[in-house]
Amino acid sequence: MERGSTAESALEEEQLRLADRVSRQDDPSFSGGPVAGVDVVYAGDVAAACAVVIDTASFKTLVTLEHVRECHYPYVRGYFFLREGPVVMALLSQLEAGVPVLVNGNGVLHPRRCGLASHVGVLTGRQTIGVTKRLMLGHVGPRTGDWAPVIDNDETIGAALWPPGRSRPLYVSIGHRVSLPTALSIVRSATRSGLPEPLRLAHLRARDLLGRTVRSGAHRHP
DNA sequence: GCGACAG
DNA sequence: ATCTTGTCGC
Repeated sequence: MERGSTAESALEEEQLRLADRVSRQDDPSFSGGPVAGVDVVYAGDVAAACAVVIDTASFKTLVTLEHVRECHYPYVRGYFFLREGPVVMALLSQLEAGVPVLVNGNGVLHPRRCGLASHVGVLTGRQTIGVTKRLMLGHVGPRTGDWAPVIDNDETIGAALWPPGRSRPLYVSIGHRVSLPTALSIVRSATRSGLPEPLRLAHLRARDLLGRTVRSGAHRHP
């Protein structure tokens, strides 16, 4: 996509429309239980994705879902949905309803308040939370305990969260149908050390899936 | 022009 | 994200 192209502005308008539909309130409230995470890894044009659901009481894996497809969009900052959206949507269509989903990417912590997590949240109607390792936008406000607000233009668009066993913070934001305080407690409840367990496991499983797929040649077109 | 700010 | 060996630290 070229900067200033009509395709880009059309997508920006779409993002603004979707941002209007994002719910930043708890619906329903979180009281423990299962939490899902999705991650995608690539080898050229092949995208391998995995979703893992864990029980936050026992940290045991309840469900693992896999999906492989080709991806022809490059990663463009601010338009992550174009690259990773379709494969994430395919995974979520197989996932049971009612489970909050952690997404590797931002929610409303985005120039148009519509990062990948919010985008797929609105399109699927699911509760989603954005989690990243690097800050895309805004500045980190004063820290209280294990977290600090991320602020852009006087608006709190997310939070920096320092989980146990990790020196650098994670950046958590509302995806859809969740408040920021609840998003933080969901991430905390799914994290033992470092990354949230559903995302860590989804990454491992996706890497494994990609290896199996490339070795078998199953992704090639006859 | 330079630097940076998801994966 | 991905390309890549050994290495420092909790």
